[in-house]
Amino acid sequence: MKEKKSDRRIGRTRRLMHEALMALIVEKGYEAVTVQDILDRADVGRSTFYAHYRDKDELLLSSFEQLRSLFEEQQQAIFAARRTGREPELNIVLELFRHTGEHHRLYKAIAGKQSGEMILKYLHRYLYNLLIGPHTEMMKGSVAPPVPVEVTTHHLVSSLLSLITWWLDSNMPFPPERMDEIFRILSTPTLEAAFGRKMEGKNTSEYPEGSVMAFYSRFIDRGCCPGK
Amino acid sequence: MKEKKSDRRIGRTRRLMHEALMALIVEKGYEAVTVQDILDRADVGRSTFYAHYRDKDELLLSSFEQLRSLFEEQQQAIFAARRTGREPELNIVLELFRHTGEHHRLYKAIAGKQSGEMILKYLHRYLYNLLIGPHTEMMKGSVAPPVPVEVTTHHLVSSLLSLITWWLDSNMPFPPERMDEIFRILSTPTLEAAFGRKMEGKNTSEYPEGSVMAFYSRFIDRGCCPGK
DNA sequence: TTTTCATCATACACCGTGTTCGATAAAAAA
DNA sequence: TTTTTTATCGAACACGGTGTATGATGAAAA
Repeated sequence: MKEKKSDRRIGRTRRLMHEALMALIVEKGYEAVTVQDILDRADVGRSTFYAHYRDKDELLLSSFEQLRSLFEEQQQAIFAARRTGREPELNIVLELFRHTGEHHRLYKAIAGKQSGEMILKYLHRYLYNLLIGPHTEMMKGSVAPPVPVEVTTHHLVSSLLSLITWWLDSNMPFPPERMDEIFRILSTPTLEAAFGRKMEGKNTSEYPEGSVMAFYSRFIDRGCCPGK
Repeated sequence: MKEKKSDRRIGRTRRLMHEALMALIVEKGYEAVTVQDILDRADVGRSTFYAHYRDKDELLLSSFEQLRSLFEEQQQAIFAARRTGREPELNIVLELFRHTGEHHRLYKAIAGKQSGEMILKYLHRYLYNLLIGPHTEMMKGSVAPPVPVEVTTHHLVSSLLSLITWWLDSNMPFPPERMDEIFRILSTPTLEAAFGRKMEGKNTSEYPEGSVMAFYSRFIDRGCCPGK
């Protein structure tokens, strides 16, 4: 564990530039924001900007990375608590909506309609890679799946992202719990159909409201921890 | 009917610029293409370009509009033939995949990963507005739909577009018929769930493979013709 | 043939980008 | 505290793309 306590000015400057970028995205959309705008808004010298980031994209990416690692830390903590005590079952989708809602100002700038497609493509790739493995594993049972795994995974990720962006752009008219429910209503039957109705019935033969999420909860256990 | 036969040079120049743009999108992606690139590739004077289009976006839009009106004409023709003789049932999704496949070079440039998000947003809005009415109509039956109409429609359009772009970006590994089948497998159960399983059973109580499409076929009848 | 007008080349002002460099001052180290 | 380090500043710069204006040219239409 390395504690890197560097110059206070660095954090201050970066914070100013991040805040400026977010405000500007909300105002005029990511594409329309120029580095010059950020400089003026943050009241930072031109050379200072390029001392920290190569360009606009890298600044936005770094904002997103902060959020992502924050989310992963939280999931890590929840998972750890679940190991010891008996916490409620982990619901990754619900947690995602909660996390998005908690930082909705930032996410609205980063992933809303106003933002560029860059982050969304990045997110799509991220989630796709997270899910393609487990999905393939689940496919093992059926010899001739009705729909190829890649298509199903791509479809599922697109659905989730489209729901999240819709939620943000509509100023979150429903609580995260309702969004999680909507996602389940829309996706569970699709998953069952795509996997040839061979969804692993680990404890129940029917598919009660927790079944899909139970799968994703198990996936998080495997996919999240060995990495660290 | 006005036959506007204007200067032959106009069509020639426009065609050159369109071809140049398409080729360049395939090569380096829409965002990276500059007006200067188009000028060089098409071997057209700078002022000539601006005499036809305001900017890069307008050129791309006009390409897309050509394709869209071509598609609508074809649907119009099919519908007319269906009125008189007994043609097979109209399947708008299948037709869409066929049309996309027939002009896959153009669509790959326009709607593939290489392209900007502009056209996709445009398409999304177009399809959403096409579907939101009929969906609302279908909702009439259920007092408390499990999922709001706007969300369902948004979700369905996102699914279709994500399938189409996946198909294009993957170099169309399946024929349109298979893609239509995949779309049906993925979407039919979702629609049934979203509409509270009150899908209009007009002639059958079960929902055979044609049921969703039967609905969209009826929708096309109403939505496409009164406009002209 | 005459007229029309699409095209062309050139020139231009404007703006955003990304880099360089020496001076300044704030923070960290001594 | 003094000294050292270094993040920041501001100005200048070259580069490239944008969109406009203009007069000449020549191809198409009348």
